[in-house]
Amino acid sequence: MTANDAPRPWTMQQIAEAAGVSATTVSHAISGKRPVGAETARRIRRLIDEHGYVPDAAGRRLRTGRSRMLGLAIPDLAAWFFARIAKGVEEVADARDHGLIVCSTAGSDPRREQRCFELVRTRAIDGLVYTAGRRPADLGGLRRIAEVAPLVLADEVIDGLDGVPAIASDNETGAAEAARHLRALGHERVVVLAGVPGLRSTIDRTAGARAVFPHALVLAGDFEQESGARLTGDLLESGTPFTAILAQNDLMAIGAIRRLAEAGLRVPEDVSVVGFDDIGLASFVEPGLTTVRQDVVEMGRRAASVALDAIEGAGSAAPPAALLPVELVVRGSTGRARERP
Amino acid sequence: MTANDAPRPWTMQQIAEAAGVSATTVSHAISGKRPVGAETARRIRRLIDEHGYVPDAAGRRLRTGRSRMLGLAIPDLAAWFFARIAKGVEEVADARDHGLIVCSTAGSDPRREQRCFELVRTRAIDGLVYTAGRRPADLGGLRRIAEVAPLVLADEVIDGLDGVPAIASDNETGAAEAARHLRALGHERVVVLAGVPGLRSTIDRTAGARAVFPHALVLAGDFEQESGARLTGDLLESGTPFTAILAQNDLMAIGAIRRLAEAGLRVPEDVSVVGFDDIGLASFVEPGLTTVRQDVVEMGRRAASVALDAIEGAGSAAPPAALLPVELVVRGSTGRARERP
DNA sequence: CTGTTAGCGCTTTCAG
DNA sequence: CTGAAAGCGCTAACAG
Repeated sequence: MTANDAPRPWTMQQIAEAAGVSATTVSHAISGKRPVGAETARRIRRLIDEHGYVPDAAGRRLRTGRSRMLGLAIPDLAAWFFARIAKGVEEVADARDHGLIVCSTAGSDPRREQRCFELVRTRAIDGLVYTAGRRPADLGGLRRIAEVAPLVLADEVIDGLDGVPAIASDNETGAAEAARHLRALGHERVVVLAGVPGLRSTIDRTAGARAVFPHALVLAGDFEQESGARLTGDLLESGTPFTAILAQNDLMAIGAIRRLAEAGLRVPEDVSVVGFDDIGLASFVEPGLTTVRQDVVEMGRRAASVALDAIEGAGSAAPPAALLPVELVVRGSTGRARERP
Repeated sequence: MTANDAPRPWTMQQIAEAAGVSATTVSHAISGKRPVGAETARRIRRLIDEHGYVPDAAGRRLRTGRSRMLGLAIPDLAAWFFARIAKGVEEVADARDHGLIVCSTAGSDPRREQRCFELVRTRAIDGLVYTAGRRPADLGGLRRIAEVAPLVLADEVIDGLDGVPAIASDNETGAAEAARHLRALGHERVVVLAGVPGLRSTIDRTAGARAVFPHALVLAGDFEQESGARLTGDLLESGTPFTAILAQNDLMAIGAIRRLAEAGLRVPEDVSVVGFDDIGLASFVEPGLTTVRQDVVEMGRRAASVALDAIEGAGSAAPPAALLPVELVVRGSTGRARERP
């Protein structure tokens, strides 16, 4: 199938001629925006079905100014977390009759971020759901986008973007709940394995932990399994006493558990470990990972919903960007603290 | 951010006026398709940068007939396997300066499939990468799409689509290799947990297994963990003797292992289990899952590559849709067969 | 209930 | 090296 042998699809004009009416009438027969004679409508309908005619998207967009496409900027389509956001966004976009254009901001190349922004400026998309994986490289660019088209942040709230709606989980409460769970088990010496520095999720989860353990040691990681392992290794070498680890996501928690096992420490008998997210893996590792579950797909859905509301002009009043509730899921990786750390 | 307060972006005409030239010249200054005076070009360039001007996608598409968008039809964005295909496709599309429009065919609703096809007919996309999750609901529709735009199948080969390139793993060889591995361990009574009936991957993996164990019992599943567990349960209840399970993907293998454990059977001492895919989970379960690894991201890359070649008209000679090699990864879930089954 | 006209923003002849 | 003009396919005013 080479590109040039493609027969051109029928145009609205051609349908109109075949039906013996003007393109205007065909247009209205399709949109229903003004009455069309029953018999005429029938004739048009028949021709449309027969040829599988669908109005050309570019022509439509040029005229109406709307592409009926929603954009999604996301760090990594293959990551458990981001893939679920994408799923939620796709679901709602489709339900509300919009297509989804996905743009990856993978890695640290700022040019990829620019490509996402370009989708707005070329008017390929009517709005953008933006999920940050690191601190946004180009805050000014993001701000300019928000002036031109509906922008919604998903998962990560970004400071300095006033009036930009953000959909996120209640990270602080979740982390605090996890911390209280540990305290109830008698833990005093808790170490926090934090996520990417500067991200609001990291900041909020740290705040939640600190609300319960004000003097907890906080080590900066990056939400990857490897960093959980590395930080735990450092911790063990340092000789710092601790009985529990509060990891800011499940991958880091799993990395920590692996490193602890290598050091001959048992979970939860010697050290309790808590994660965050409740990824599929969490219930598969041995022991099952106690974690804070967030509804990631729902986050995607909400974000898309807010974006589409704005696109459709419904949102004069900015929606109350409420935080999504999270839920502590207790499994086997947490237990009573040892008496003597 | 309501939709109506958006200031319209500059048009090429406006850039032209500001530069004191015609739109034609601006167009050529951007595309480089004909020489532009050095000084003029500089002036234009400056204005473009200053305003962050990017040519409107719909205007361009209407004129050139190309949207510079690639479509991807996929069953579930959040599934490990499909998410990786999406990642590969996105990577290549981006590298070759195309956007990616994702369209989910989730569930069995045939209308969603139609929406994917519509992307072609509205000319929103220049080509489509299609990944089937079940037997395609509308083969005729797919065939018609192939006549109109470059179509490439990824992962699942579909019969009856002559001349449509397909990128897939070498399922038969992989399954045969897994089977030989079991035979080398002394297994004779092997049960195959097959995937979705009718899919070529299922058929080919079954053929690979049968090449080594011609009389193996084959039970039809659906590639989901639950079906692996259910089929294994049935198997145990039936009293059929067996020493090894050849699951056609890792999720089913994991379901099987769980069910075996519930029945008090040890893996691999009592029963050996092999999967297919090498999903992340495979190395996390206990024992580690012996499986056939496929390079799913690469599959996505290749599919996108072939589609873009066709779009750009390079592909007069259809590419040799070679099968991607797979690799047996031996972990702890396989061992020597018990003497007396 | 229907048609005519104009023009969205761009690229591409064709003409200098 | 540059411009004028045409037109891609559609919809929305403005007539009837």
